[in-house]
Amino acid sequence: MIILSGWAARIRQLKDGRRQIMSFLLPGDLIGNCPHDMPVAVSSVVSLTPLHYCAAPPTKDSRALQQAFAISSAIEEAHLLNQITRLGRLTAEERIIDLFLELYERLSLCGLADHGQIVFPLTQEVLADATGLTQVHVNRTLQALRKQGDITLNTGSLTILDPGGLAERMGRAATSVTSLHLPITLT
Amino acid sequence: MIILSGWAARIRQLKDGRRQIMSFLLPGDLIGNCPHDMPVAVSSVVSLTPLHYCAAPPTKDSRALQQAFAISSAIEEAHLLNQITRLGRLTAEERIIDLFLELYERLSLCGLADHGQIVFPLTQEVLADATGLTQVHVNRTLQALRKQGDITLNTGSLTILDPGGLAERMGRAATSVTSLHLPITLT
DNA sequence: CGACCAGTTGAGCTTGTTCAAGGCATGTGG
DNA sequence: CCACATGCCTTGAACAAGCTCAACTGGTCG
Repeated sequence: MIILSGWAARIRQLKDGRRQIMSFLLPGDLIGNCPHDMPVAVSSVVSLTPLHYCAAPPTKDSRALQQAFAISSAIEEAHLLNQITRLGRLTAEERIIDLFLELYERLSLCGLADHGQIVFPLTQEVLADATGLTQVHVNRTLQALRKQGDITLNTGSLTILDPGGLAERMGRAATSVTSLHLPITLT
Repeated sequence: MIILSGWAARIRQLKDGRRQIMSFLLPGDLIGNCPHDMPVAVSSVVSLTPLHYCAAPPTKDSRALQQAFAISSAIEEAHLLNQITRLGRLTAEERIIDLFLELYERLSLCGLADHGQIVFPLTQEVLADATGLTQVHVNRTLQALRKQGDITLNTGSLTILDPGGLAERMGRAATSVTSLHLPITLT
């Protein structure tokens, strides 16, 4: 499957109700790409907005397509690694900025960003599940970011006022990865 | 490459010196498995003990081997997802227990565990980099676990006193994944 | 012996949590 | 049109988990 529009998330839910979002799935992302015969459900996918998707082309047809899938899953793994360092070693403020920058960069690659601005359908609770924080603390951290003039965020729209400067300030490492262009064109 | 003996870790280092361990590499694990043409360094690998490894057999030879590699990287991804929920939603004590259980289960599959006991070459500092805690807090948490009678840990050897019970107590989810046997035999 | 490395301990502090309440917008049924 | 529910955001105050800094212990190895 390939997502044409809308946002989804890979999520895991603990028995006592705690939830953790592994990664976000944005337009252009592949979902359920499973190159072996023993599928095991290790996380579930939930949609965060109305979603449009279609079946991905069969992989065996062309070598180029296989490459594309392989690269796609490498990028996905890079996102997981980013998420791990976010959760393990960044402060609340850094986690949120870093996540925002990642989402912004990913959407930019699909032409879905405009001067630091993107559509942003996430609630603070979802943000909390992604960053390993509580909803209350996400709220307070967002307020701080607004006060510092780093972002503008109101219903449905996020603006990162100086993406380059922020990325610089954070010493954001993995930017290079996102410059890999997927040779897949959305229809 | 495939690891024959010894431990290694996938690690990322931030500019200001903070470090985060993504995952541990144990005997039987593949390393640098990269099925596409555009390798990008997104984490580095460091050895934690003296290491023995050899070249993995070329993948194109057999369909079964391709399967094996695919399954191996699926398991690796499952480990990353485990790490994400550990860092995002578990407390210090839970993070350490959960990690210990994962290591124990993985070593068990290679026949490297014995009645809840495994060799354990990690320093508390490495443990801190893996769990997103400080070395000092890891120390205190380990003491608590010892006091509660959950583990025995002294130089080079970890014993989990009741692995089943602990796993139960933690509502450990992803156990099923580790029951996938890699059809690779170590030489 | 001295240096070094890993582990241990204490005291004070910061970050983020918990619990609980209230605000504001939207939608819905009477 | 009003009453009421619901979802999301906001706020406050008390609290706890984990951090920082700094010092000390004990083992190992040259």
